[in-house]
Amino acid sequence: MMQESGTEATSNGPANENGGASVEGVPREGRPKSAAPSAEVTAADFLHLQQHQALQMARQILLQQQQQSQPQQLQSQQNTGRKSPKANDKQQSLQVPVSVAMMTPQVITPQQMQQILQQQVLSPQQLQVLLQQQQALMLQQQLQEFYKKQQEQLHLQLLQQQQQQQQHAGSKQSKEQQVSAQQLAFQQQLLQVQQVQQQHLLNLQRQGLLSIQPGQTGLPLHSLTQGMIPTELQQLWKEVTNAHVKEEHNNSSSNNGHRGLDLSSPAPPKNPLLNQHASTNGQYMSHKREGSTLEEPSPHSHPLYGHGVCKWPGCEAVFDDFHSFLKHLNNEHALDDRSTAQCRVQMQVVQQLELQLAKDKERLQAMMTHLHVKSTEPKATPQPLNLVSNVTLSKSAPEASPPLSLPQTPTTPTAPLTPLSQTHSVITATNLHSMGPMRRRYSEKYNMPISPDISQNKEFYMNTDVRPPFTYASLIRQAILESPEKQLTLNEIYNWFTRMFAYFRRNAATWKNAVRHNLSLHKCFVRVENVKGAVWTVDEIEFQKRRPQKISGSPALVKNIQTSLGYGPTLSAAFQASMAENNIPLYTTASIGSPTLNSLANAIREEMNGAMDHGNSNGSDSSPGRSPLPAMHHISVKEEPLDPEDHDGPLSLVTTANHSPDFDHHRDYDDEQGHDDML
DNA sequence: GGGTCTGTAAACACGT
DNA sequence: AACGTGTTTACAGACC
Repeated sequence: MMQESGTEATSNGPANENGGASVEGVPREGRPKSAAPSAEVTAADFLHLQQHQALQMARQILLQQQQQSQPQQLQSQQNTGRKSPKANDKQQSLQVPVSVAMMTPQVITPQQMQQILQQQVLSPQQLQVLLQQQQALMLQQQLQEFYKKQQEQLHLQLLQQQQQQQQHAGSKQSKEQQVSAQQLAFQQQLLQVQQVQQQHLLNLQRQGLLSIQPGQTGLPLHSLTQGMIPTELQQLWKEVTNAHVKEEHNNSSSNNGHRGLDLSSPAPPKNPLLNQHASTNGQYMSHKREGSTLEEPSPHSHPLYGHGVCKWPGCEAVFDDFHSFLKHLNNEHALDDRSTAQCRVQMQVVQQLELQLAKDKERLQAMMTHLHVKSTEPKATPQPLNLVSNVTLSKSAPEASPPLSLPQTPTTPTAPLTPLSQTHSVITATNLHSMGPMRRRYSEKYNMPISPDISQNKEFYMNTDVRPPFTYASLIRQAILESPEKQLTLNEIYNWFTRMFAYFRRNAATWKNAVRHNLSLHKCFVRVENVKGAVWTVDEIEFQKRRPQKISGSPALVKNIQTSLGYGPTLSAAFQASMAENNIPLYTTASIGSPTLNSLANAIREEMNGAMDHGNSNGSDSSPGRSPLPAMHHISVKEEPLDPEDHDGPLSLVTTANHSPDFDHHRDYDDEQGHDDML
């Protein structure tokens, strides 16, 4: 829900962004970003506004200074740090203009500047800022003039070309071709100019110390990344990075240099939170940046030197050797106002990129969240395919029912190669905060092995009050199989539930009753009398037997299952299928680790185990007797053509119990709060 | 619409 | 008597 609403809100993307920015504090109009669509208009407007504002600001400053007949006194107050209300007021009056000036820099006439200097109204820092702004502004003006000239030249060229074309009226075809070619070239030139222009304008605007947008970058990222699993983050990063690359390509190749940056604005702030973050971060970011940027130029790495060219923004000096470059760097790009200004510009660029990244991430997050919610729907949606894998929260593909599922010993957290369709659905269930009867959904369906899912989403289930998409039977089985001895007392099962799932930390009476009910109801759970009392074990065969029933009547299926249980040729077939599946990227349980390899290894292991355990498997179900262990230990391989579509599906491989390193329950039991907590 | 599976609730029995 | 454990029944929802 949250996500959805957020998504909708997103639609306002650009608008919101602007609004947010302005709200931030200082109204920075002229934000290139917001005005993205029409670059030229924007630029002009921006300049106009900026100049106007700056002028006013400067006047304000001067006025204030004049009004304050005792500037020196004021300054002394500032220096001494007195905090009388009066002093504060004065400071404020002073600060306001300064800050405004920073944001809306305007070229101050030499006379004005002199006035300011003479009156000594401003502190050294303030003066410095003003100076920097002045420099930046002058740079901006110069650039603008430069652009103007460029454009004029282009126009002249165009005119000349047209004239030439008219004069040399050759064959119509050649003429047309020429014209079109020239026009194309011209257009390209224009575009290029516009690009550069826009880019510079943007940079300059940023130089104006517009911190709002830039600031957005930082927090969003953090917020987004928070709570994410490394794998998830990696995935996210991957995707985002790709997106960025694409965008960057588009920008560079196409026209708008701004585009890339502007795109960010349209990015719908699916999460209001993000916007908030963005808006709040401005200052923080700027500070941070300053520090980091300055550190950039490290003598050894020399990111500023590549292919014999100085990569300093705006400098393309060529050098034969590194030494000359260093010289150049020290001489031409020393720590002066110009370099500082350029540095600032670069910082802004980086910030914009980061902002873009954050927005894309946010978008991705919102998408995933949204899909999660949607997946709630009983029926698996086709799209979720990969999502599941990618989705962080439920990284796992639940034990969806793969056509061929190896009745693995659940213990192992192997990544199951689950059929896409199923996978999503599982996730779905998980997501649902479904409080109600979540009913067996996918997971239980077919009693799939949940181990992989659980292990992969362990953290999620442990910390999120979400009902796991598994049946009680599946969970109980999982709990038992995870135990070192493949047997648990009722209380231990309880503990496992509470430990592994936040959801089962509530309503203990209800779910405990369900657990007991399931233990008694299902044949697959065998009660074994023990010295200490009684323990519960799992009869894997019985457990697997239940599937056929679910498979809506297809005797053939049952046959197959039984065959596979016999560890016949089917196994190898299944194994092959699994391998084939592994090649499918989507199935790779997501970018989590290297599931493919793992599953393959597990498959092999299982195969071997299956063959070896074969002998033991049969007896388990009927007579658990004293040693229930053997029964569950064996790994059975099953072929499950549940649905027509699934036939070709992948295998879900599960390795033998004991494999899952993640779960060391045995030890934990005692530590666990126990069911008592729940009560 | 019926059968099956699952979840939930509840009653009951038994042992500690 | 209270509690834990285990069994059983009943019902409802979901799925096939």
